[in-house]
Amino acid sequence: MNITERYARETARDYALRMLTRNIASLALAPGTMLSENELSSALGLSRTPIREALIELSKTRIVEILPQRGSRIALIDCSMVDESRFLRLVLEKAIIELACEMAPTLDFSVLEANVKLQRFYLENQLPEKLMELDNDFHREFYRLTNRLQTYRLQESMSLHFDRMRSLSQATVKDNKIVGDHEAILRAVRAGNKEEASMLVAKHLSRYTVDEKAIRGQYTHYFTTKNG
Amino acid sequence: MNITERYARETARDYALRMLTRNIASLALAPGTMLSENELSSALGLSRTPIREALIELSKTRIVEILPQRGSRIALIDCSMVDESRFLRLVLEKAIIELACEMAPTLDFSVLEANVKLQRFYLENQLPEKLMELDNDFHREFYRLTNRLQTYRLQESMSLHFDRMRSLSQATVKDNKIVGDHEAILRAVRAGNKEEASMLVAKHLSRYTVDEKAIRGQYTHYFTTKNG
DNA sequence: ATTGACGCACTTGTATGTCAGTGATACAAT
DNA sequence: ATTGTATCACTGACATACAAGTGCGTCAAT
Repeated sequence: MNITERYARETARDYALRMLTRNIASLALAPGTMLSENELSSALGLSRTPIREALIELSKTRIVEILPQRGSRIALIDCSMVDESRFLRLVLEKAIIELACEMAPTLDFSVLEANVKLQRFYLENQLPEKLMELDNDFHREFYRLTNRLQTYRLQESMSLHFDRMRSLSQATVKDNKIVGDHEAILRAVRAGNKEEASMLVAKHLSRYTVDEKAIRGQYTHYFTTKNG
Repeated sequence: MNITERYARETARDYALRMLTRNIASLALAPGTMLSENELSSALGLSRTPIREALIELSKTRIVEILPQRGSRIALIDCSMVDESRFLRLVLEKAIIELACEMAPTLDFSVLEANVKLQRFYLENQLPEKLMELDNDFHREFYRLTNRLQTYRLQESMSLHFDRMRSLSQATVKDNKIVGDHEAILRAVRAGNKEEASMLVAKHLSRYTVDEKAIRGQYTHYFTTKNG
């Protein structure tokens, strides 16, 4: 498990959650790994209380399983959960984009304009980690503009399921297409063109698709056997 | 605050959550009410730990505000949150129904068939609380059939915001129309008629609309002043 | 070799203790 | 009257202590 420093004024719970989330997404905590509140406590230098609260939160989205009196573990990858997180993202993102189209005349797109300009810059200057951050910011900004940040958080809470698949696939998305997508989406929304924007979002998100079958064949032990 | 018995084998945390949720929805815990882990502990006969965990969960959806070192309180009604919970439900329910239409040939509708029959029965025999339960079951069943139960839980977690508005409006929905809606929706889904089903769902959910302006005027002190 | 009782080491669930931050209040200084 | 300040009661954040359930290994009985 990969542990970094706690931020200033970060609560113990947030810190625990941040560490767990990162390590689950990167697979440093592999699917199926047994955890224990005690182990994690000493590993992170906290007491059981904030660890426990973080685990409870992660168990809400079924990325962690808490087995009473037996232990906790990183859930095996459940393809139906991966599907569901992708479904949730696609459905919500389309709805938000369409809403943004309707509200376009009243919205301030300056943050988004600046964002895509920076994306273009970091694309040309090859800073993929910065680019990924801007990618996330870009999408979240639409939720913010349409006053649907809570919806964003719910969607985000399920994203770990898909993130793990991405980590396994070592997918190197064609970043140049990503930035182009973003620019096109922003243009369509500004123009209030619902159908176009919605279609572009669907196309954009489809770029993140991974070859589930292949991955599943290669990492059988990371997957649940129940359902597909 | 209205307190009932703890179920057998119900964990302290689930019990606390159940009591809090019910009392928030019914407004027995009015918007703006200050809580404290200590008070709730003695009121429910539990220690602070499970209370705290329940409050943390409720704070995730912003129905409870935890103010560090100051106290917790039932959030005032925030119209933007009410909007968002309604938005979330409409968007997701439409997507689920459309998905169900696509999957219709492979689905087993027997549970839904039995459900609507019972609804008709309880409608004629005037048992509104039974009817409400069946109403919830009806909608959840579509999530279950399409393998999207996690999505249902996320949507449900936001529903308290809208539930409080309904409690304030003392809305007596025309139950006969509700049951008719359900029957029509089920028919459309079985026929795989996406557009029809989607439209019916939208119409159905619109029946639960409340007169926000009027309620807000009558219960000013229950509402936040920030944004509308 | 098989089976079943039992203890032990470990887990999470719950209870309680400790601490630092907050804001209301009383009161002194002006 | 106003303002600065010290105090104090209370809070949630976090740490620790205790309880109770689980399952595995041991080992005796057969």
